[in-house]
Formats: sequence, structure tokens, C-alpha cells
Amino acid sequence: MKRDSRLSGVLHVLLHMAEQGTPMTSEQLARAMQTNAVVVRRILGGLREAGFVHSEKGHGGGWTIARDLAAITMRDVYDAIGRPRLMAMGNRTEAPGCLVEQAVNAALDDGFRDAEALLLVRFGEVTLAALAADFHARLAARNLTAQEHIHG
Amino acid sequence: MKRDSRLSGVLHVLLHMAEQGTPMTSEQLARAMQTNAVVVRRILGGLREAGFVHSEKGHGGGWTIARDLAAITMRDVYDAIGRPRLMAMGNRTEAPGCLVEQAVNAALDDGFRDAEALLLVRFGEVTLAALAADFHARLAARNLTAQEHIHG
DNA sequence: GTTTCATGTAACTTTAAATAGTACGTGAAA
DNA sequence: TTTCACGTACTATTTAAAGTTACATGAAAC
Repeated sequence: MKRDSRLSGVLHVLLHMAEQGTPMTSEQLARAMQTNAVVVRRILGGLREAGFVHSEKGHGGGWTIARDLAAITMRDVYDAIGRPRLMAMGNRTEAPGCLVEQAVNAALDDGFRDAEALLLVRFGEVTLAALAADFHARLAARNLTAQEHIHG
Repeated sequence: MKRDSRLSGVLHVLLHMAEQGTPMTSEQLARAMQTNAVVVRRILGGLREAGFVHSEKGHGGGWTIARDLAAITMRDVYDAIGRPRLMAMGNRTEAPGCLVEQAVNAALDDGFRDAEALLLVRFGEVTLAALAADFHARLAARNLTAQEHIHG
């Protein structure tokens, strides 16, 4: 399967949206994410339902952040896009009759469960405000302003 | 992409191999794994190079365990099959010019790194002997012997 | 020695899951 | 009433694992 980059992509466009202030269209966000506008709408749909972003149709419409960046964590965003699978590996058979396979699956699942739990805790510790702050630190390190940072 | 079940599959056949004692052919192992003999050979090839299993051609040939089960961990097996990707998610762009995306990637990568490290530690704590013991405990719980446990 | 069995491997096809794209409907502003 | 922008159903493409075919190699049986 393809690698899932929805979380990476949506966090990226959320921060751009926050920097912008004014509504951004799916087309603009798609350019930043180097993808299609429909993909953007699809992913942001979940965030809208969760109340993190707002969308307007028609002239001057587009997407805006609907909540303080400090009140949104990466975990919230992960949940909002539908909690996609985290682990690339799985069991060959989910409910095996073979007792050998049951023993193997149990051991693997233990590890996967712990790793997923840790990952979600980590995600819950990072707010979008923290990401924005990191972005501004990176700008400062290069003696740039947000205006000068054209998307590439 | 399809979900990666190589680790699950190879652990399964390794334990069957150990239970058997005598060499098992790729065909036999493939039946247990419900897959193709070539797939089995492909995966076991890595284990052979790592010295965990031995293979013989010709009459009476097949695969045997080449080391004490207590001396092989799930981590060893994971390494031997080529350390496949553990996380299902990745960054949209690996080396982005966009500083926003750099900030996002850095945060995500932190989490992924920690989760992968934990998973590998867990894998390193489980030996094949422990898995075999768990299998026998499951047999005992059902009042069966290994002989009676026909593969299903 | 030649037949049979089994691994070793390259090349190709199929499949599952994410991503990309097309088409068209809806509602708001110009 | 035209244009813009989201909403969404449907289809196509892409990626990596899994499956398959074909054939070479080497060992044991006869």
C-alpha cells in the first residue's frame, strides 16, 4: 500500500492556514500540499466536523482555523482525520485456529499496542501552537519573516 | 499497498519448524502459512543468511532451525527479514524546503522514532522459546498434545 | 547415470490501500 | 445570473506486498 501522509499533510496546511489569517481556498492549500484540491477538502472535512476549521462557499470563501492553536494537539488532528492505521505490519490471520499462530499474534499485538499508545501520548503532547512556534524559530534562525517565506 | 504480514508469517512457520524436529519443505510450510512455497523461500532466505535456519536441497531436504530457540528473539527475526517499515504513516515530503513542513515533520518524526524504538525493545524481549512455551500453554489449556494439534 | 525431489531466484501478475483526478451539485457573493 | 468555492460520488492511478510461473542447481534414490 501507499504510505499514509494525511496527518503530515493536514498539519502542514493547518499551519499555513493559521499564518494566513484570511480564508484560504482548497486550491491554494492543495498547491502548498502539492496535491489535488479534492484531497484537501476530503481531509479537512473531518476537521470541520470536529470543529477545528470552518469553511465558507462562494466568493471570498475558503478555509479558516476555528479554534486557538494552543487548544489543538496533533492527537486531536489524528482523531479528526479518522484515526488511520499507525502500524505498517499486521497479523497474517486475525482470528487463527492454529495455536502457534495465536501465540505469535498475541506477542506481536502486545508490542503494537504499547507502541501505538506511546505514539498517541506523544501526539497529545504537541499543540499546533507549539508547531507554529517551532516554525517561527526556524524563520528566525534564517533571518526571515513569515512574509518572506514563500512556499516551496 | 497490502499490509505487511511477513514477520507474523515467518514467526509462525519458525515455530512449526521447531515443533517438527525433522526438515520441513517449503511446500509444507506454505500450507501452514496459507501461502505459496516461493514466498516462504523468499522470507526464510534472510533467516538462512543470518544463521537462524538451515536449508537442504534434494530428497529428505527442507528447512530446519539452526539455533536454540532461546537464542533467537523476535527482534532478530525482524532484522533478518530486512527490517521492514514499522510505521504506516510517513511525511508527505521527506526533505521539504517549506519551514512549516519542516516543523511538522520534526514533531512527527520524534513520535515515530520513540514508538519504533519501544517496539524494537519489546521485540527484543521475546524469544522464540517464550513463544513456544506460550503455544504449549495454549495446548495444555485445551487438554491437547502437539501431535493432536493439526494445523488449521 | 538418470530420475526425482527440493531449494534458489528472476521475472511477471495480482491485490489492497492510499492517493489522485473528474464531474457535477449546492450555496454565497459579485 | 454569473462566478467562485465547497461537497461528494465515482473512477483512475500508484505503491508495495503477496502470489505465480519458469527454470536453474544440487542432492539423494533407484
